[in-house]
Amino acid sequence: MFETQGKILDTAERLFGEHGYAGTSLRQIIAEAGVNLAAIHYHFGNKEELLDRLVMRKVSPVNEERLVLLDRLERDAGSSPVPLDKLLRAFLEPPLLRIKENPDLGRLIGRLYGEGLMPMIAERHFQTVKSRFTAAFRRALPQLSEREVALRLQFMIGAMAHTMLFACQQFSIDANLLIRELVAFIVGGLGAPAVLGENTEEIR
Amino acid sequence: MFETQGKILDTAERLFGEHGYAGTSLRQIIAEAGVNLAAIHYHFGNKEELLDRLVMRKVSPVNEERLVLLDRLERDAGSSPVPLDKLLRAFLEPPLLRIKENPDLGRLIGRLYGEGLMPMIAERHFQTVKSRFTAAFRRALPQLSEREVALRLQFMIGAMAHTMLFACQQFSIDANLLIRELVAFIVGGLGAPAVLGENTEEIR
DNA sequence: CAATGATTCAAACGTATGATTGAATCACTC
DNA sequence: GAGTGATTCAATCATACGTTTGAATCATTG
Repeated sequence: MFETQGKILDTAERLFGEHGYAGTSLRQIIAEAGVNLAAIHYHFGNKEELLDRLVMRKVSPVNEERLVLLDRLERDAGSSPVPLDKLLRAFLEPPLLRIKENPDLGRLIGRLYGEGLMPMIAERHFQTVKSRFTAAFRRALPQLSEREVALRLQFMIGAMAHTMLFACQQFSIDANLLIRELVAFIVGGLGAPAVLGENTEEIR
Repeated sequence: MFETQGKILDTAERLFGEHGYAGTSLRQIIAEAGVNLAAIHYHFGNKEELLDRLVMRKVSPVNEERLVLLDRLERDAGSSPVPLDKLLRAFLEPPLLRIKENPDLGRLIGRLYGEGLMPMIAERHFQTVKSRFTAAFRRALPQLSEREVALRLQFMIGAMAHTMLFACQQFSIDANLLIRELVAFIVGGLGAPAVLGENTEEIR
């Protein structure tokens, strides 16, 4: 019943990941999916909505799992902040463990960041994850100013996105080891001593 | 004399940065540059060579400066490894300080990573920078295995590329502060304790 | 000023793009 | 098994793409 939709979504996910959103034509998708061109517009409306459905289908479960893990961590931690490394695992494991079995997803997410489409998507679907984790990271990093936390979280996103795009294909490494390595790197980075003084934040 | 070439290069640099390589058409470029469509093919041959000339023009000086700085650091260090933070500044400052005055360049480089075009370009033009800095990083991080250094350098590239794409526009922050912050983050990340044992490198 | 080579121009090339149409086919209910 | 709504199909839409062409224009030299 959903076979056509599924074939389109699977193929588009792979091709968007391989060649980017702008670099993939609907005709490439229908050719490899073995469906008719009109099927895309019948089921999804247009190319942009196809991307949106694609992301929703794969990223929503990731974010839901992140929030479940965060809930549990915050419950266990009580009134004290959640430890940084646990916070990071809750954020990184849901996507990275999936990529182990589905590298297409990683390439897709990495590409979306690279094509600048992620902020648009994140604003639509990631609001809760973003605010909850930002708050948790701020609590876990009390020595850093709000701006400094925000900056370093951007660095973290960059390392993560780039890893999703390249690292899995370049390195023949187990996903669990990759996660441990990435967590170690980011814990080291986020936990580095503060650089910006409170008053240098708004220097320009 | 080179006015047309220059206008094309400047406009293409900006548009490639804003919408990506695949997302930018030659007609957009000539419209905003105010030149004729054929001028692109007359001066550059085709779209791909235009990109190549673009990158060469802006990234070559960056890499030359990186190598000069590395030469100086290695000379000063004598037989001991160059300290990690100095190494990082030599790698990060040449591009990031330029971006302060030319944000287009940052977006372009960030996009090229995101579109997966950077490996192709790097293979053509970055060979020396890559091997020299990789060797220097390995000396500066003797506690890490070769594979672990390579992995963490990928994380570093990700943080840097993502910063070039987004951070400069999202944060109204001075470039020098941004560099200090990014260096602190990456020093912390690269210098984190080893995670992979020597024998777990080839686990699969 | 004539001539020559470099550059620019409008126009068109063939192909590809995202989107739309209406008929054909399918799955299912009454 | 006729009727009905959901789905698929081939065909086509208008537009945009990268590229090519040959004439027009410019700048420079003899």
